[in-house]
Amino acid sequence: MIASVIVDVPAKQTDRTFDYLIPEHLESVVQKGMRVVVPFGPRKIQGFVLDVKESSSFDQLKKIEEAVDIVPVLNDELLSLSDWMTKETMCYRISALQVMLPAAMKAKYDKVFVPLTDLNSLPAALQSHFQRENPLSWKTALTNGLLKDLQKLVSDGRSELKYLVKRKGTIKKERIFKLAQDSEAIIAALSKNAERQRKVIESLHAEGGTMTSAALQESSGATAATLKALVDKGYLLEEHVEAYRDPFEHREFERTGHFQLTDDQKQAIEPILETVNSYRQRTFLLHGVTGSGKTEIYLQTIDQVLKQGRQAIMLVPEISLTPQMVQRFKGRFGDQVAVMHSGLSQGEKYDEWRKIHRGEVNVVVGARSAIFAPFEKIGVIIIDEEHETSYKQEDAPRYHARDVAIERSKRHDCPVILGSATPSLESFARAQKGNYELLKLQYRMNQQEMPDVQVVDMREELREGNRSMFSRELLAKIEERLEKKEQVVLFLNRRGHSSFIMCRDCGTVMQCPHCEVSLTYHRFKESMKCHYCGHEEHVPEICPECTSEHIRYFGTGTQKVEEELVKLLPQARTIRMDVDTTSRKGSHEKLLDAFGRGEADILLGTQMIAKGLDFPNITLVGVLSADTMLHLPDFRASEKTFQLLTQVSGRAGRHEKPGEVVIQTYTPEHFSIELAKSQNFEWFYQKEMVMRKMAQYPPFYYLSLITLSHENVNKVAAVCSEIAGILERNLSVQAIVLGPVASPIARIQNKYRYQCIVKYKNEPELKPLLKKIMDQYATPGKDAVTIQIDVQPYMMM
DNA sequence: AGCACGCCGACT
DNA sequence: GTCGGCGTGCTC
Repeated sequence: MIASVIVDVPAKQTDRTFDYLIPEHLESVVQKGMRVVVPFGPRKIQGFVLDVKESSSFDQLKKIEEAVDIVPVLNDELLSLSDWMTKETMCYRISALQVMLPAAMKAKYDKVFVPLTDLNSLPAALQSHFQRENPLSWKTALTNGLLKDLQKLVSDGRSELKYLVKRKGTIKKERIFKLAQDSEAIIAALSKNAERQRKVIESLHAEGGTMTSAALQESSGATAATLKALVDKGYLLEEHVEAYRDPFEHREFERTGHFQLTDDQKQAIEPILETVNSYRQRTFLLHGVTGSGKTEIYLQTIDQVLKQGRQAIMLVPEISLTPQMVQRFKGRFGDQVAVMHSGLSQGEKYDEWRKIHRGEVNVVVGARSAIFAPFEKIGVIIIDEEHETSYKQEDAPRYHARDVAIERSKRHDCPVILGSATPSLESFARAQKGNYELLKLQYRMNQQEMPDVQVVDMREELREGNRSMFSRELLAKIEERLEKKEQVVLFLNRRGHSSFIMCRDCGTVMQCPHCEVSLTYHRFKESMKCHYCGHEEHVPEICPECTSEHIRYFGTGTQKVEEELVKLLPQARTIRMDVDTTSRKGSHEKLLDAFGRGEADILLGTQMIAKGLDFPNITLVGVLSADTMLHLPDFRASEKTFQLLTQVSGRAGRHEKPGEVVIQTYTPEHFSIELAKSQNFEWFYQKEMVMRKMAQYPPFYYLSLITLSHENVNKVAAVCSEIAGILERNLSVQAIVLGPVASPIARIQNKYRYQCIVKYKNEPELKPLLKKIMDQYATPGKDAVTIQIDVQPYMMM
């Protein structure tokens, strides 16, 4: 039998299957969807079996080296989905396959030198190295300058270069102990003063005869030595079993039941349940204001799906995968839920994946990549906060989880629910056209009022001499809450201008020497860092341009706001949440918990606090500068601003106490700020659609972005205009080609970047044309420009 | 992506 | 005459 294998080499020339003989001892093992190790040229690499067949048109087949899996890791549906994704996003097949599995399952490679002769016959230098490390890794050989000598050994047959495929995903093993005999018999046999040992036996007996090593030691107070003594005497049996790393160990989830749905909710859930019950594909857009109870609709839909013996995928944006959200799902569905998000370690993610793969759970709650959960019978796919841009993967394969969800739902005959208080224009337009079915939740639960939103014009503040980043109004309201012992959330949108460093005399902004971006200030090291290439240097004492000593940090980082808060309101207890304070695992949760317990009055943070946060005592939300993202070079700037302001405002007054929101801005007249104030999505939608139509942007036009990069500016520019020419000539007159222009970030890691944007409505020839362009320009060569194509881009930097 | 093969310049 | 630079092409 012969296997068609996609090898682990993301390159144009290897983007096809290679055939391998299945050796006899693996005939009954190897199936499609499994990973195998195959010889490829002189090395050994991992690959995915796409097909098993009788014959091959190639007649010098090599044999599969070994099988990595004993059951397929990708089922037929996921294999065909990877094919779809390869075509849709124009990525390599291997990238599409790889992205479906947790990172821990990606192979690692190593090369080692194995001596084939007596070590004593080797030169002294090599001898000593081999004595320290045998086999000797390529890496140590390289760092110690031994490569030349070793390669000589290889060529005269005294050593061999071996290629290894290593697995990262380790399965956690746990030691368990069992009673080997009846507990009373053992106790009788123990010597009278073996107090510890007797306790061990009693503990085990009380727990039914089997316990993990950790639990046994804890309950009996025994040490590993005691246990070993008992094993040696034959009273205990020691075994190793597979175990899961449990990220929620030691946490109790209170089980909760259904809530009674409001009339509004009942009306919305009915068509969804009808679709679930009739096993049909349909996409719903659930548009519900913040606090209208979308989650309860998700939960009851999932419940119905589980009753049918099917499974559910629920996607939430990375940043809102909060403990509160997990709590709600674990509370309702208990250990039927797997959770997948970036806060987990590689091993933990692997364990969660295995639970799904083995069918031990029926619900997965996770970020973008959870859309590839290896379920067999999906009954519903839910995408919460549908408008979030984190559902689009920014590197290859550049897929959008929403598109993948719809594609999977077609293969499973099940509904997709897209939920949001502020749907993306694309989705809402599709709902208007009838491609999606629009469901509305117009009322907040418990008849809460929408929070009262005030917009403060910061220009006015400045004119009246207030140079602080807090308007007098906001400050007064914060003080009021402090008095009443209520809580405040302050939101700072730092994107756009993070804290850059500038000379106040000549205006020079410190820039990365390799990238066309300004460096950001990191206080703990007194250093400046580049976001894009990682370049780091000390903050200069004097300006490199004019030697002035007046160097200042600009932009309002959360740290700066915190410092000002301390000055203005020394009595307030503040928790700051940003990348600096939440980078450690679990710290996000700890900070939120602390705030929930009322250990602080003010929660100050960036993006990450915009969502999910739901504490009863929050009665004031302040947005310090609403317009920082409004001026980004992005046609979605207004949409993002509106969404963000609406989301943030929704954090206030979700419970009995009424909420208030203060939005500070320098452009109060901008419609996305005005309409966020009244939380009027539909008006915003109408207005923004007019703008998009005029500017010929989505949802009226589709976009494709082609980005080229190379060290030589002239060369990128030339190739880019060549490509623009090809596009112009081959597309219909309705298509619009923008560019070539320099990318908004014109240089990254010393490579200049140019781009072209194609706007189009119906261009069946575009995909094949882009594919051709890819093939032509992705041809490797010393001086080749790098080409990148993003179909339906979200980031155009 | 690696890696081998092969063709030209700078040395023993 | 050989060593080694990197451009070219192949990997079942």
